[in-house]
Amino acid sequence: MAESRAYHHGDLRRALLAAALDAIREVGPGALSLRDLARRAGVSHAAPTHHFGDKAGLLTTLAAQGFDLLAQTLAAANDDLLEAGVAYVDFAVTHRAYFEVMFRPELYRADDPELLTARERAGAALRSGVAALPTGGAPADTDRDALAAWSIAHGFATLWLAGALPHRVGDSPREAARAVLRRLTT
Amino acid sequence: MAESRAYHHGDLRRALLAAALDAIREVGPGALSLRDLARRAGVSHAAPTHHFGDKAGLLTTLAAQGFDLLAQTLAAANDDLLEAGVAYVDFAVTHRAYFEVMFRPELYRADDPELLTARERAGAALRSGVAALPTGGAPADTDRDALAAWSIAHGFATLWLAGALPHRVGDSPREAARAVLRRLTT
DNA sequence: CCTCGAAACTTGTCAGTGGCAAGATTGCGC
DNA sequence: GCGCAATCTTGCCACTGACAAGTTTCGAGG
Repeated sequence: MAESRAYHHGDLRRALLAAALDAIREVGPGALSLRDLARRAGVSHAAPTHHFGDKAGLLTTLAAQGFDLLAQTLAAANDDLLEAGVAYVDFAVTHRAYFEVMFRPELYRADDPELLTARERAGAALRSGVAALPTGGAPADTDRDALAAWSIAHGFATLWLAGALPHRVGDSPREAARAVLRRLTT
Repeated sequence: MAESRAYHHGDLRRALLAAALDAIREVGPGALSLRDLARRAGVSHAAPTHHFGDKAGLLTTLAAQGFDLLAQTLAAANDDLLEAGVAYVDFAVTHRAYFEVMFRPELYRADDPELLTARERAGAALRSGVAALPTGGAPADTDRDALAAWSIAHGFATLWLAGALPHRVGDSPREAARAVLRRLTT
């Protein structure tokens, strides 16, 4: 794996981010420990500081990467609002670690420029899906419709991740989400 | 105020819960510190242990209280799904501290019996609102409709609390929520 | 009214954490 | 091959949650 040489790890920044994703999947973003990440990467406890400043710095990077990844995911479901919603939920489940960080702004620096642009990219991808919706003659309110679509997808994803949904929903987030999202798009 | 006598605070349990709600509003449930609560209540750092065992114990109590409060709130919007949704969002904003704990099961004991019954009470209140919906002749799928309604209300509330919504949504969660929720109920 | 057991609270301690400071090591531009 | 900056380490401090053991108070039963 080309790891573990003394001093100058070589790719510590990336290794720490990967370790962070693992750790977040295991214990959640709130219980993330920088020292644990350092141990996982085989470096001293203060090594992460040099690359990210502090914990919020590391999580800011993860959140920005997450928003970028989400933007790509949404763009792939080009202009099909239902599929975009399904993709949103699928993203939350598949990339749970990213998702859980992204919507916990108290854990990172929400005013970080890179993060803001990534966030805006994701928002634009969402709105473009809504704008393409057939309005059936009635005048559309894209802002409101986008907000409704975002809300229902985000709510479903959040409830799913929190384990708040009853068992009878099934174990396929994509299928369950599709059934629920259809209530909005038709 | 009947506070601050030596030993035998008299109402420490309640005082700690109140302090916890304050603290959560200030720093979030993740950053809650038992020792800080003890300081706020004017007792020693180990006093909370006696009443709640550990931090998860205290948060379990808060979560259960929160679900009870939510159940009452939803029941008050009797069988009007739109109003129930608005009430849900309003609850999240008004009782932010409760709401933020309730949907962070990793912070408390999700298998606590009292909590489970309170949670079920809230779920029943929600479904009753959905069951009362006029179906317009079509056969209803109450489970799916309830899930859709819950998702959109929960998603909007969560996004609002996370500060993820654009400014143009306005500053009244009730009005903004009503506009969005109408997209589902009509 | 008094006693004594249990409940309520305190003091002390330990391991773990984040963050800072100061030092050691290494690679890289010149 | 020299020096300097980037990278990483060691050491430290304050804070936290949890536990153990001791102290004070309450209140039930005599």
